[in-house]
Amino acid sequence: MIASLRGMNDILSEDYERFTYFITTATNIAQRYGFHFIETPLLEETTLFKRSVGESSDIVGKEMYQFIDKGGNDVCLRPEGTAGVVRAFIQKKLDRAGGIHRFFYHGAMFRYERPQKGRLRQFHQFGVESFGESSVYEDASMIMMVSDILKTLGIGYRLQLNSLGCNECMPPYRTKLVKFVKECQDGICEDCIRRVDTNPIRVLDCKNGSCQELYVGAPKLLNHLCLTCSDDFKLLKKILDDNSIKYEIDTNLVRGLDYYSKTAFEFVSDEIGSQSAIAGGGRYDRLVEFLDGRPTPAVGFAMGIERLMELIKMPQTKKDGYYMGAMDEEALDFVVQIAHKKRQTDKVIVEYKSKNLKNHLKAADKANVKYCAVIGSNEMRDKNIWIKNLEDKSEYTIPMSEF
RNA sequence: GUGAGAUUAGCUCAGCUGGUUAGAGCACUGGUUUGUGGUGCCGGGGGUCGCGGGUUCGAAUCCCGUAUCUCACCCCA
Repeated sequence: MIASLRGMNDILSEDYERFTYFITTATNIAQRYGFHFIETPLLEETTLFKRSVGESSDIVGKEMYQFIDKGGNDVCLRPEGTAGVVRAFIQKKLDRAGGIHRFFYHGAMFRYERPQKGRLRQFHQFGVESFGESSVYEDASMIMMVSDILKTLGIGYRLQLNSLGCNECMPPYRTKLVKFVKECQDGICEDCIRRVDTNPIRVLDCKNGSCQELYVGAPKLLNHLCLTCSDDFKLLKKILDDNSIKYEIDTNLVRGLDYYSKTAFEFVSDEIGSQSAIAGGGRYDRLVEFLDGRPTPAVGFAMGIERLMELIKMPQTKKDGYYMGAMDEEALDFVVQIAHKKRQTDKVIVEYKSKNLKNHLKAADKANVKYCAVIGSNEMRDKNIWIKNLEDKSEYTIPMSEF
């Protein structure tokens, strides 16, 4: 037997129903916020991710499905969605067009990781990206959108919030932090020693308890924001308060991707184990420029669909459609013809084996349909069809032509 | 990439310290004497016990390897 590759799953049956229910719900809400669908390729030039996600990140450093294609191009399967959307935005010259452009997407992402619950090698994200709007109201709208989606799906969450500062205030803060960390270098873990050089802000995020103890007195980013960043963060909190969205300030919340600045947020669930981040996002005002576009403010988020799957509370499904069968072999051809006609408007499941009425009703139950329609010798003779409503148990016989 | 635990029928799992044709429930399928279901009754099919080696007279059971899954680390959605 040939099995699927490690960490790559098939989605079918009930899972697929949940999956599409999520996509439909999220799509509707994104459209209500004025976002438009965008589809970008699964395969991109490797450089795109090196420059956007950042070479210091694990995603780019060791988790990409990267290879040389037959034309000698260095390519890789997308490990996340933002880079491709930004690339498309610039390639279509929308950065030069000006104005505001809002996109949403969903699709497969690939990361060569060790799989566990909520972490696959091929997984799916739903995300949105907004370009051209620097107002913090847009940041707040993003958070409200995630909140709307999760609420509609019946998913509980905690929202964590931080500001990563901008070009003005982040570099001086980083210098200060590096100095602090280097002073307590003896006690920190290997990862942190490496991080000080590659991406110092990430040490705050370290899961190592002894490191965290040492960092208790570390300078806090929130205390070093410039006036603009600080005011924006205050306004963001006010907007969320005004809209009854609860949040926690987490000064150690650092988005894993290099391109974030200012607003950073993460939605976490306490019900799905250690892979608890179900949505994350923030502002990335410099990314368009990094990728050779005109400086354009931008903000976005992504949700991990697989992590949401088991949390989604599905609406109750009602019995729907018809089951049709014949009680005599000769009646089957009538059944097929009538079913074909009925299928122009309704769901119809046809049983090809002739059975007695009892067995047809049993089968109709299993098919979870609302009506059981059967043709036997009586019906054939009179050109009728016998129908039973399986919910209210009413039954009637009507001419085939009126079915 | 690191550590731990799993892997027996389509699914959920029994199978004691190695001993004759590997079991249950659910699911599937047929019948219940020929037109009334979801919840009756009787029957049936389906497993080289993840895969590959080894120990043994004998392995689902012990040992080694390998694959996959799960949990944690790491990372992140």
